[in-house]
Amino acid sequence: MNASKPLETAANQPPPAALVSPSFSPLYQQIKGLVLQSLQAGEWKPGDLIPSEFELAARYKVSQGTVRKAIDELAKEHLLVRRQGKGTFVATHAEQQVQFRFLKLKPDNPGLGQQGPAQRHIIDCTRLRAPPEVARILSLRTSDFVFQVRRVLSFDAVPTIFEDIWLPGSTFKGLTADRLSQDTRPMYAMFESDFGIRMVRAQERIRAVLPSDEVCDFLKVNEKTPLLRVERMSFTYHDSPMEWRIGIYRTDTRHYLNELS
Amino acid sequence: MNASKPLETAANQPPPAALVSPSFSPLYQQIKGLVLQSLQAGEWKPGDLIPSEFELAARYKVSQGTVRKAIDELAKEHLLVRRQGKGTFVATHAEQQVQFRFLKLKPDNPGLGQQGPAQRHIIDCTRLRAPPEVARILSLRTSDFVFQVRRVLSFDAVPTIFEDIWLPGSTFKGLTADRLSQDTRPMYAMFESDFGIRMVRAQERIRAVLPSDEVCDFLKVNEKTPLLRVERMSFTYHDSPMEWRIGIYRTDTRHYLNELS
DNA sequence: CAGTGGTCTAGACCACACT
DNA sequence: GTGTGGTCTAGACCACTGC
Repeated sequence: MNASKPLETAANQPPPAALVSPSFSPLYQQIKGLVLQSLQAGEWKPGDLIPSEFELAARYKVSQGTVRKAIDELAKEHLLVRRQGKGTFVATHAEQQVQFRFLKLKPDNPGLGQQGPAQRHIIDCTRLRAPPEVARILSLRTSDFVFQVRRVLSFDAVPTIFEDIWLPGSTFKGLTADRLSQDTRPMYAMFESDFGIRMVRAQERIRAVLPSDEVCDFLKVNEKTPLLRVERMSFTYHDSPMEWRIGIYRTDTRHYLNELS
Repeated sequence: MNASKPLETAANQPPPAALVSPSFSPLYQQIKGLVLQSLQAGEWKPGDLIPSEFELAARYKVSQGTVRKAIDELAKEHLLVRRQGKGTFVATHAEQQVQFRFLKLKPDNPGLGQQGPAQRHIIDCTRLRAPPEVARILSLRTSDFVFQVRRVLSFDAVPTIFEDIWLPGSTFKGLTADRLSQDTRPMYAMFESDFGIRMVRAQERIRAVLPSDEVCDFLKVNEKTPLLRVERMSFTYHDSPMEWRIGIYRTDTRHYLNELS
């Protein structure tokens, strides 16, 4: 069986006509797409148990092995989490295990100051029309509203990270400084439960900079202290840009750790 | 069949006795280990075609699917490269495609200054006894010799990266500044062909720093220019540390790019 | 055309978690 | 024990490469 087989799904989706010869899409990729659709549509929410491999195989009229390969890929992309004996779950940023998946700043000496939860201080949360640069980056119009959140993260009471975060106003309706301050969970965990937005992938561009006066103040450093400027684009399902974030990191007792393979 | 089945290999390796119950190693992991051994032993060298999946299945007395899964993992770790219709090859740093796999500094504007081959200038290449820190990091004794290579990389004639590289003397016997200068290939490609060392994995720790006088001179920047300090540990097969490298990067027209997933 | 990797299936059995 | 994911097998067929 190949791509020319009409995939009779629960939703009875006709296959794209152009799949026959020039572009060829393996069955498991098509299954992967369907599972992704269900994830995006919220049929299964972060933390949920999804149907077993055999159930999905029956639903999509393919063998269990094919479903397995689709789920394998989604698990490697951290969209799903497999647990032997229990089932397969929708990944979430709320788990202790993956709490800081996107935060690569690690203590130089892991023995002492723990990677424990940082203290968070929200500076402000403003709703405004998207500045041109923000609009371009988030694929919005300049007439659209956005939220700008600024905050400081401290480790062991040392202010270490200043962040300037931009979010689309339409999907984060109702976001306020109060809500951000009072919620004790990681920010991305709140995004999942309160706004149905799950950050799936991100890209960081890093440079060395000197601090602005404002940053000097927030991080308690002088204007000659070199700092890391980490610009992060975060994406949700289907590579939709959902967040733009500028982080300014102190690196005197911590460093940005990256694994190359 | 499980881990208790003695794996009768070409080399007739007895299985570790402790594999029976407490630790359980799937067959394909054992196959992966055997293939890795062959890679490390140099039975197949970088660029070589390795035996087909069916041949390996016959050699190791397992099914093709099991070999396939082992090779799948090695391919995902970039140790092997699969080419449909041709076969599976030992990965190499000499290919155009993966030339700069470990260099994450990208131009801000990819349209103009190409990611083309950087101009390289070797400052010096010295053989000396390992300083304590270097010895510790490379798992050597302070009585062991090491090579220290210093060089500058320029893009479009702009000096951009200063590197201070430390290598174990015993495995890089005969390394000289001349050889490094005259070889036009990437450094890691030369390591493969001339010293049989393939860098497989690396880890980078990044901070922001101000330049030393020496670096000011090499990179033509003033002492107030913030720079990226990228400390890289490179490993060969079986996670043996093989290189310690301090890179100082200018980030005024380029940035360090990192994908998070 | 033959040979290689890539996909898909069906069925068996193992390891793990829960009840 | 039952149900889940995890491993392994054997065989079929497809897609790509090069002779």
